[in-house]
Amino acid sequence: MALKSLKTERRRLADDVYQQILDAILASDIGMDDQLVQEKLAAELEISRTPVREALLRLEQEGVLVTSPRGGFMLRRVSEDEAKEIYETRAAIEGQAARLLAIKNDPADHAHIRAVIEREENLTTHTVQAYFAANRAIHRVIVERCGNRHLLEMFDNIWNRAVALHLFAAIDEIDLAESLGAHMQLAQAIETGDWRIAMPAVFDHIDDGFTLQARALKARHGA
Amino acid sequence: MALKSLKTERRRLADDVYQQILDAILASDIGMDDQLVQEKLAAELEISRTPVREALLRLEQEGVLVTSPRGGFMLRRVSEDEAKEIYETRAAIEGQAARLLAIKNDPADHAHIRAVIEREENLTTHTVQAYFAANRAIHRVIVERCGNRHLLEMFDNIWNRAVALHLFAAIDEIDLAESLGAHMQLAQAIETGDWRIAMPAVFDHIDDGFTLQARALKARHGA
DNA sequence: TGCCCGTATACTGTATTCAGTATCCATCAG
DNA sequence: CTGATGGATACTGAATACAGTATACGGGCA
Repeated sequence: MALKSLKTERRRLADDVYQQILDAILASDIGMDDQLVQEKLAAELEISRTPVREALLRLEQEGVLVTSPRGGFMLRRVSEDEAKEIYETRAAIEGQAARLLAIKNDPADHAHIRAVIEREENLTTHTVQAYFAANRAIHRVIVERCGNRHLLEMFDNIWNRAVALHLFAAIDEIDLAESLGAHMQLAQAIETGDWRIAMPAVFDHIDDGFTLQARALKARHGA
Repeated sequence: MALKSLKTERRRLADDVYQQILDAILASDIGMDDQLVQEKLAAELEISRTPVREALLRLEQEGVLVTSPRGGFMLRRVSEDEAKEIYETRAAIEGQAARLLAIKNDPADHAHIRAVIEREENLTTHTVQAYFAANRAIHRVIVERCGNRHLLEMFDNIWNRAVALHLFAAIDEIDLAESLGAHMQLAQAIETGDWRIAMPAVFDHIDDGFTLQARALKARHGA
């Protein structure tokens, strides 16, 4: 007996729809003014409305979409205040992850994180999306490595909101490149093994990110 | 024209079901070994299966329920490791809330929080459930007052998981009473206006809570 | 011309129906 | 007596059908 268990873990169509919508938002296939109608999406995907509805509801529950007054769902617009809140929440999650990592102080973690940073910092394509993916990967690996699944779930949750809000789309490419290089300092802070150093390092880093963000939002608003 | 807008914000049956199930779990009407079957619940509530399904799916997505191998949903069982993870996640959220409050340093917040602590610490009924409600109320007001809605959502999310896992049911009543009195120190730490004091205070407090929890889990496991 | 009202339309929420799949049990062969 | 096998059962996921409600538009009246 050497057969692979191909347990097809209970496919649920709604999950695919969920992911596709999220991807479409990230790729800007779904813009700020588009309204998502259950019937239309169902037709497009050639499935029934039920799983589409489930996915939309979930995205609404997660704060990505809102119900439009004239029917359908739309991307939720975000004020600068709310952007700040999202960054604060990220700081909560990622700061704690850094703290836990510092306390664990496991060289294997350090090496892994460094490796990911080095890999992701070498972008081949210099688009905003590429930057975003790299940045996310780096931040995610920190939370992943701290070994707390609940924390990781929260991380994905809050980042999905940020993505959907197109929070990053407005930032200038030059700022991005500059910002991407700052991650190794984070790794160093974690490697001190002192959470009183690691945690504030994350706070500061995310704060810098927010400053960029706020500037971008203002610029766009001014335009 | 002075008519109150009684806009009945789009009732959704699934939301009611969601809340009812959660309440039933908290009240131990739904126990560890019960399996929740869509059809049965729908019959009980005298509605169709669709909204029931939606509620169950949402509870699964939030980590409260799992699909049972022999069909239906069940409460998710939690290992001690996972209990630790939940407490760590709480620390992330509530620690950040305390930090933000310390930085804001608004006397109105301080007064409000003190008031809630004083009110909730005076339990009239000394059941485990009463303790739980009071404890939750106190912790929640801290997050509420920091003014970050996303953080508050995360708070509710993680506490719902804990509730559903009956994480608190096992703790001894005596420990609870002792633990409940410790909250005013938290308020004091926040009122220093120094987040380097407020945040660790929360960490320690939650750590103490986990110690109680771990002891209770062990005792139960031993029994 | 501007406002109000009725009707049409569009979209959602809920119910019902259909189909597939995994588990459990009873029966039969070794 | 044990283990496999076939079928019944139970439950879910998806599709379809139904009904209600809010918005938008166009016509009538001041």
